[in-house]
Amino acid sequence: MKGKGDSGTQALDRALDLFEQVLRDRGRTPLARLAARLEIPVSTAHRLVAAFERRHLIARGARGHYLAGMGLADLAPDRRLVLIQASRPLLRRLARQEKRTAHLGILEADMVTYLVKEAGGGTKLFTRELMQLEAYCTGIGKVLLAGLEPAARERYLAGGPFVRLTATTMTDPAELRASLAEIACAGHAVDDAEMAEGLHCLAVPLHDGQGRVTAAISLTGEASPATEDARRALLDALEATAQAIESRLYG
Amino acid sequence: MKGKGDSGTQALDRALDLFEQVLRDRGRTPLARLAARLEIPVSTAHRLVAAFERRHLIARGARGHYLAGMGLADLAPDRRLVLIQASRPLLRRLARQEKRTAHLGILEADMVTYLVKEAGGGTKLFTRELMQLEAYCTGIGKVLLAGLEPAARERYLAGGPFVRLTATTMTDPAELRASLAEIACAGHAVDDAEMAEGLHCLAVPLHDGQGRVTAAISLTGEASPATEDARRALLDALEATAQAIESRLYG
DNA sequence: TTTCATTCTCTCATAATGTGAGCAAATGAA
DNA sequence: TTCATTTGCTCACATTATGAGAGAATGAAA
Repeated sequence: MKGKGDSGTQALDRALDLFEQVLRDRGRTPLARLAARLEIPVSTAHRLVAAFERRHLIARGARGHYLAGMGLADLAPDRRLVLIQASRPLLRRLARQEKRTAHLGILEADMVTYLVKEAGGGTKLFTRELMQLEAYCTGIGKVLLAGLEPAARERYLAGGPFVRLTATTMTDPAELRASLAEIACAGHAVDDAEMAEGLHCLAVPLHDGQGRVTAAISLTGEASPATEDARRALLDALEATAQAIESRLYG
Repeated sequence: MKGKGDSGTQALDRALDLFEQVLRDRGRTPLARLAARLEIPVSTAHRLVAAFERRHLIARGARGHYLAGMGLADLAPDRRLVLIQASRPLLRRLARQEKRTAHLGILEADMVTYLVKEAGGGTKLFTRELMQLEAYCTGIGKVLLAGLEPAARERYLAGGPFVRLTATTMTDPAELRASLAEIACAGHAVDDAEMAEGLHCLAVPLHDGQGRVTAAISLTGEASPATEDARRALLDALEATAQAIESRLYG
């Protein structure tokens, strides 16, 4: 009848519809009105709310008003953990396929934290999971910086100094600012031995439901791709994986 | 058959059982095992998980592993708001019944924040909702301090100075420490014009599911109860209300 | 106090719904 | 490759949710 993706869970779907309504409303609208909005009879709405209330997923406010229950706090997701577990299988596949090392990193206190490392080829890389590196000289770091709010980005740029690590490391804030703008526009970053000699890296951002950059993934190898076509193929695979992870996490 | 408190929501209950299992497990156990633990056939478990996954309440990790979805973050409860809305109707009733002013407060940065004020009698009190007061000289404040971990309590006591506001204000840390110990033991605090002349106040704590003190409620009037029996009745009513609020929020 | 409008709980006959075995395809590790 | 698991799907069946209705409870306003 509905032709939607649901099948055999109409009751659960209706219950969760109401659940989400109640939580989002934050106790402003009486249950009867919320139920009407979803075309759920009051009688049924009460039965459903009671079921959630038993588990402390919903709490009672003033007469007719309900809100999020404290039980939800216990179930709240650890964003880092979810990010790690949801992305790892996809990064592993990508790394093996491209015979390079895949990373996922997030920005924490102006540093990049590597949450996932999946080695695909023989490359021996010094990175470890949970290791922190400077942001300005890594592909993932630059993508994350490029995704910051302008104010936060400027604060970072003012926070220097940016120590030279290789011949290609960017140490001038102005140069870095221009580079970040370009990265934000292009949607990906290149790290050509800026962090360590002989390391080439390609990185793209991960967005949350509202389009904010929350993490980034990268592919690292000992040499740049031989041809422009090879580079393009690498980027495509990386972006496809980014898409896949985003879709696992959000819509 | 089961004789439990559920009625007409067996499908929903089973689905939420699985939901909670998945979330608590944090991706350690494959779905098949979790399902087995709840005596849910794999076939059914997949159908249910898919329903939650559609709403991003559950996300996919490695093959067979599922975890909390990012959608939960949006629905996370604002603890202050829940506390306010769940307690207000009960405090209002209490205030009217006892013809005194009822407050609910929490400890924030060593100060008491009054989240709820319900005036029952004619008493004109200077307090406002969201107003912050010193903790050492109010009933609610003393109950909250008494409920702190010993280390945190000592830190507070070392943080003085404790300014004298009335003739009965406690200004000596040692005296205050002894008083708090007594309060923790008795389960309630008395404020006899320690904050302002002519204000008598009785306060009791609110506990979360693990028994930690998270908030406190009080009844304030312009005079002490005339008799010991009256004082006892007041305390009983206050404790009954505390119980009722706790049961709304937790188990 | 006495309205009065809602909310809330319960029951019950009905049919709409979830159920779960079983099969086949997909997946990932060895 | 092989093998064990996971995953998605279908379908016949009866367990299950459903929602109207009535009465009790509640809280605000007069």
